[in-house]
Amino acid sequence: MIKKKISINDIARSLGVSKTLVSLVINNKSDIHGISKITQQKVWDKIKEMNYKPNLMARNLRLGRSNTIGLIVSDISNPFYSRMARHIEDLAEKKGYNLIICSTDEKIDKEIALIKMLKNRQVDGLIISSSQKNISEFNTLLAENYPLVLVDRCIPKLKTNYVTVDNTKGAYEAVEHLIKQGYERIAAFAISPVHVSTINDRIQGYLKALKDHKLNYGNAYLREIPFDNVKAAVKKEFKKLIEGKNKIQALFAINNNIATACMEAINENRIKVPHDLALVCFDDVDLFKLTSPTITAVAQPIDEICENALKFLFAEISSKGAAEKKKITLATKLIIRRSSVL
Amino acid sequence: MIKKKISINDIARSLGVSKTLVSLVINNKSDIHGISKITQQKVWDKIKEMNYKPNLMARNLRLGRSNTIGLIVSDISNPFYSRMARHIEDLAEKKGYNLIICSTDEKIDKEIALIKMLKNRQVDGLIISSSQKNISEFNTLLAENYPLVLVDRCIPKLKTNYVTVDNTKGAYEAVEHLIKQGYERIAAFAISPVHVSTINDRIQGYLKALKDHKLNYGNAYLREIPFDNVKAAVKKEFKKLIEGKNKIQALFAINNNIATACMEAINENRIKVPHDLALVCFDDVDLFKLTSPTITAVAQPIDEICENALKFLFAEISSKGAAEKKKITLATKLIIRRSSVL
DNA sequence: TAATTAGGCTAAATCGTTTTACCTGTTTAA
DNA sequence: TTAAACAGGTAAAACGATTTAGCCTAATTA
Repeated sequence: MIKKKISINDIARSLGVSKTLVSLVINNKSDIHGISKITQQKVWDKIKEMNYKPNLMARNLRLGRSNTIGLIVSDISNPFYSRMARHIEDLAEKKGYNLIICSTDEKIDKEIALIKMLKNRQVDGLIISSSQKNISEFNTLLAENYPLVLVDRCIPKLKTNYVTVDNTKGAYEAVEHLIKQGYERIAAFAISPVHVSTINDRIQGYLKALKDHKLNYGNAYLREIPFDNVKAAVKKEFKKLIEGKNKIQALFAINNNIATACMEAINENRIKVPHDLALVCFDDVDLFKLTSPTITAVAQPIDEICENALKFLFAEISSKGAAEKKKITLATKLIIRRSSVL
Repeated sequence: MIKKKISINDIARSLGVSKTLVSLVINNKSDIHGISKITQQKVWDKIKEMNYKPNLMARNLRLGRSNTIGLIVSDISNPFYSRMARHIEDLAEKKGYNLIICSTDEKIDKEIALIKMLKNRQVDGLIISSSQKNISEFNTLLAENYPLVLVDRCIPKLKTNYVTVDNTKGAYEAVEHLIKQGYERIAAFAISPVHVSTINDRIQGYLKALKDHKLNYGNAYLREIPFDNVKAAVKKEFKKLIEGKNKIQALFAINNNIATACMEAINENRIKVPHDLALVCFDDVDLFKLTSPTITAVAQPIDEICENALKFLFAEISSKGAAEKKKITLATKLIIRRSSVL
């Protein structure tokens, strides 16, 4: 239990003035309203003396805002998202906003429940990396002009603000890099749910790179790994793919989690990288510099993603009525680590 | 800008009843107050029909709570803390609480500012991994009976709830492990600020292990790395330590960030692990399974830390008046990776 | 001298809830 | 027959701020 805090009324009473006056002073509106300098000073002194802090819940109720931003991702402990969260936190803090972070585990129902919950909490805006394919919940948000920015993942047909990277191109470049080193049978480990735009785009990039370079096996080496069972599933599929006469020569991991699982599989099967198998992945993680096997990775510009996302979000928050929707697609960068490919 | 939402008044008006009644129904107090089943059903129907959601800011203002927990750590993008955050998020959600996560960058002023901010926001409790040595801010919290649990790091002389691991013992075991493998000149890279209990305890564990095993060079090989410049500082010190006739044979990294920097330094200097140098560290990170050099690590029971922290915190939140302060120290586990030590 | 203006301040409404205390009929018990 | 009990509700205060509209006095202007 918490002790009773002092309120604006206590300040007003103890100075023998109205709380209107105190409020005006606090909000730097006293000059406009012609409160004398002397009184202003008295108020500030008393505030300091009594160590008064405005109750933000009360203020926000009145003002209809919360100075809070909701961030919804699939898993905050994924390094990609935790780095994002950190940067968003820093940028938001500069404007006096805090962050409520929520993880969905790719569960659509949970995502919808979280969106509703954050709306009830009156968060002033949402930044979401959505697992959704159904857009009805988002259409509700849009109809309400609720400030919203989708990051990382796009939802086709949904007209809102987007900050993404060129996943198709990033994947294309990674796979093309493998092909140019002479690898031919290149497998890809995607992750379910596949309808997620980033995953799908990366798959398309992979397939296009194969096709453009006359590797005509289509999706014969494409595997889909369930989100909630990455390690086991990767290991099982991996084992199958490295056997037989059509065994694979290279592997494209569609995100950092899959990549980690692939590396474990490689080590457990005592595969030599890059001699027996080459490895590239989407997402770069600091520690990928140090892994064995090493891994060539598609790095995403996390800082830029966050900066744009907040720029878009604050534009929405401060605009009355429907704001123009913005979209930016940032470039990825292929980080080539020599020993991961021949 | 956001459309006006419908309120409890709208429901009441459109049913021709008082908002008291609606409120009672919503909060499942209608039976106690003898509201007829028929009326209850009418209220629920109307709520559904109008898609009414209570405004949580208003409710919380009235109730003097926020259903929010503040989590303060040095850096949420550190995998140790992001895993903690994720687990706390899950546990808190089950009780209807959300998490506001804040990073301090080890800056004491920032930490104090964040505590104050979270209090103003009326968060119902705080979980802090504190960089503080000054306890005055915390004494204020205690005096107010503000629900508080310190995790990870202790603050000597501060009587509050703690959930920590046995850092001294963890470090001792790691260093002893090195010694038993025959290493003698073992350096340690600590991180500033050193007054932080975890760091200090680990240093003590390191020193004690040396002493207990008759390695009498004291802190000659102990280095302190500034928090905000880990990589460069580690590399610089590392270079010095691996030269000359007293060059070190093993290295104890005091946390995962330092460990990562050490591995980079090792690779850049083409040091062979464990032949030229052995490496152990405090904190285990998933990817440490895969790094080259490999690293033997002291793993912390993150899930258990979180579970205890929330148990303590909710006990405080639900207790009226001063609650008994609790403390638990969990055991660490040394994860031995064979090739990191001889 | 009367009217206007300006300076300095305040009362009360409002945001959307919860909760306390009370109201009005009807039924039951004595 | 009357008081008590009960069923089914409501009005209004409270939470702690912001903001609108105006009040009062003294000074300035015509």
